[in-house]
Amino acid sequence: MKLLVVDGNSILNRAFYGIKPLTTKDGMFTNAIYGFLTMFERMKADVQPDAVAIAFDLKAKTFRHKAYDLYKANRKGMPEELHMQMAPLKELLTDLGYRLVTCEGYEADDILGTLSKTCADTGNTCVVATGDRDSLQLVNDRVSVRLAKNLNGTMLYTPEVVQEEYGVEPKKLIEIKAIQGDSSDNIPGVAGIGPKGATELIQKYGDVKYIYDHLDELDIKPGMRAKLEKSKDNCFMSRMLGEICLTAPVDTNLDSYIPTDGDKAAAARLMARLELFSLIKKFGLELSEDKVVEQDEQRTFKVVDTDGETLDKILSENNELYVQISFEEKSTIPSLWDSHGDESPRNDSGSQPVLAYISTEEILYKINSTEEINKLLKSGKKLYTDNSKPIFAYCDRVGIEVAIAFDTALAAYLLSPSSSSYEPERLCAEYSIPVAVAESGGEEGLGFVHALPALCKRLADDIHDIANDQLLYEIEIPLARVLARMENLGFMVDVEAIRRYGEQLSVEVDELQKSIYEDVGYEFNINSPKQLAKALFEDLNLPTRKKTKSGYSTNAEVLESLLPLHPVISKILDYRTVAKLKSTYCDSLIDKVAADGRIHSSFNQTETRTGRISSTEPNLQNIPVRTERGKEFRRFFRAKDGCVLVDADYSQIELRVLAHMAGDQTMRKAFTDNIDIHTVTASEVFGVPIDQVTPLMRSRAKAVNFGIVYGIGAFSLSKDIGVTVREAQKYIDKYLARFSAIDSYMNTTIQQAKEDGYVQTLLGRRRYLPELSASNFNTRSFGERVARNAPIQGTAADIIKIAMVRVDERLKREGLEARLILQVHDELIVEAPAFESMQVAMLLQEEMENALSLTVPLTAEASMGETWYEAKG
DNA sequence: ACCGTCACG
DNA sequence: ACGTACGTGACGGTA
Repeated sequence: MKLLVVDGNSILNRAFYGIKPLTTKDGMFTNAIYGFLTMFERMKADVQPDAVAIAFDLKAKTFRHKAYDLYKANRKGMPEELHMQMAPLKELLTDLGYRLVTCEGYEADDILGTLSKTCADTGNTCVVATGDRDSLQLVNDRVSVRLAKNLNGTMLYTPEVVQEEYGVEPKKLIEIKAIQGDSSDNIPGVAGIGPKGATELIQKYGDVKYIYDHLDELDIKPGMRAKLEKSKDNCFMSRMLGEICLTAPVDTNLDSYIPTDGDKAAAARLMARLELFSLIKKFGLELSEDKVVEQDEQRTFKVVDTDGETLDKILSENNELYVQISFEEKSTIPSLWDSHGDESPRNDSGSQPVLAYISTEEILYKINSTEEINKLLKSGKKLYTDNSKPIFAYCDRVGIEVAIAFDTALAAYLLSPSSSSYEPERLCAEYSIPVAVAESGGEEGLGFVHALPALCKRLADDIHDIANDQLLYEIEIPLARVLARMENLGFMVDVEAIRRYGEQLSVEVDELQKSIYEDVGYEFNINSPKQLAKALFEDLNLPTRKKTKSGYSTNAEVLESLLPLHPVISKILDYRTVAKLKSTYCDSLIDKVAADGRIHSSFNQTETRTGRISSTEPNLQNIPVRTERGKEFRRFFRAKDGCVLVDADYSQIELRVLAHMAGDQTMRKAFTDNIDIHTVTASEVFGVPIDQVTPLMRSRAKAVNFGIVYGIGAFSLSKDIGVTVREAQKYIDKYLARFSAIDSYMNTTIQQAKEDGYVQTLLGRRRYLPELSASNFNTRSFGERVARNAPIQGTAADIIKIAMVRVDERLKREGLEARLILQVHDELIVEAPAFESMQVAMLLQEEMENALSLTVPLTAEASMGETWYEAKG
């Protein structure tokens, strides 16, 4: 029989300190639980044990030695964020069918020792899972140790491995530690002798007792002998403290550790309450619909196929309907441009609705026909749904004016923008919505659809409680419609021109590649950071600059510093640029062109933690612009015949938002007077009049302004502008002195965030920051930077969203054909018939500038052209 | 699935 | 003493 013994406290500690903070919406920390179970599951898979024991310490006990308590007392106590995770973890492990072992007066270590010894004595084998090297002393022919390094890596220690690494057999590690000591455990050892000396002594003489018994006879240098003599008592005490007890009074009947069935449903329920949904999958559990919330009686509902008559009746009796609609997975019309014969990207012809449900108290109505679904959508009834964008998209395509009153995903996103999913399954579990089961059974997942009314009610209440009504009903839900229309419309591209450009780049890549091979002396994969690092730092002997987790960094910053040292460097930099342009912006973009000759990106509204939208498949928000060669791509994005692109972008929206929120007079005046903000900043920071600001001063001030928005640090600023850290710090200090309102605003914001647990935008959009209460310095610092940045970035996001909704409405109201086709965070692009272009440019600028009234003016500039290249400023 | 890299605001 | 600016998405390589 093979027993896996887990050092619960040690693994929990590893998990807690190794994983960034993770909390539920109401602030319960869960990172250690998540990490523990992830590591545990992996170890179990590796070890394949027949039985499992999980050992935990009991609190503050005395044993072994009177001095022991004193030593332990010096250790730092468990932080509250970790402590609060103990009980639920233990409950989970028990529910999963594992046996926990604790022992009055003994530590987890001793339980590991005792159980491993029992295994060895009875001819069984044992694997000890721990994060603590102390347990290595337990290793023998029948006992191995799996040392946890990180989330998914362990190192297996057998007697051979221990011998190899420490130069002694496992048992002797106790002797080494007795001399060497262990400051983290408050084990003194022999003062002045470290790991090297201790190992040498033990290799030579075997153990501590022998050394002291023969101290005078042994061939030991006088200095070391003196140290040994002086610390004799400490050494023997350390010997005792360091030896793991093998006789703790725990149940040594190995059969009793064979896992039981436990209560898997309870485990899944608890995981759901902890919002650890990925674990449910990882452990092969299911959130069965009837057990998401404990109930006294099983509630059920009927599923009824609906004919036209029933639907009419439902429509006539209800003004509000709770609906879920599914659409065809993909359109199967092949793209004109697709040479591989694959299916075309979605959106080109649009998917059809195939199935809809309407949820009422006792009945879930099922609608199978497109005609009936159309009738539902056209009814003008207020629809409450789980995902409005596809509905808006379909209705836009077929010309139905649909009324969406609620979207659970958008509501849940506002309540908790850091979640990874907003599926009804998750939300029901998270918000403790009771879920009934279909009477007929076998209809998986319908319980969550049936629960829509309760879920909507709960989310609406929560949204109201945090005063996010305006955000949800006036911004996000209307925006979903705008985004759906943008997706439907797409952006026209000149696919042949992209292809030609791609061929050009291809030639360039080949030439550079050849030349690099010649310089390096052999062929290798330049795209592989690993192989490139070998070529540069081993074979060409260039100096290394920075390390990454897996080797030496070869990023652009490093390469630029190596430029003067070797001619191949500039070729590699060029290669990188060109290869990137080709793979990301030629090949994949061509792939995404639909049959209508346009690219239909998807705009995700629940992805970012700040409130911005994101764009995928392809991402149209990162089309190159900063270099001329990259900017060329914007020539391929064009308006259709007879149309132009009208492009408008905000000027310095984030700094304007900051000036408003902080109420800084100097900065506000700069914007009111319409003076270049970076010049004003330079003038303040460098203490010179506006007209004496040099370009260098302005560019440095610009970097400082960026830094302020991001949560500045002197180190990064210095790197960015190439001055010493000291100099950079001087700029920051001067900035905060001259713009003192910004200084105090930032401090207040962080203070408030620590009290509330979240920051918010001008419109009340929240971001929760569990990082702020982390004990880890880096994590906490990150939380503080986010606290500075999120309200600014988020408010800017709110503003442009308002503008988008209004622009869309106004285009319609004024009967224009022009349509919004793209948003790039501070920029909007409209495709407009040429004759409408002036009117559209005016309207666009007006709506953007008036989206929100601040104490500083918002300015937007519009320009136009046939291509994106020409239309952008 | 994760990392390193690099494109954008 | 720490490690080093916010927010994204996509690619190619590696495990």
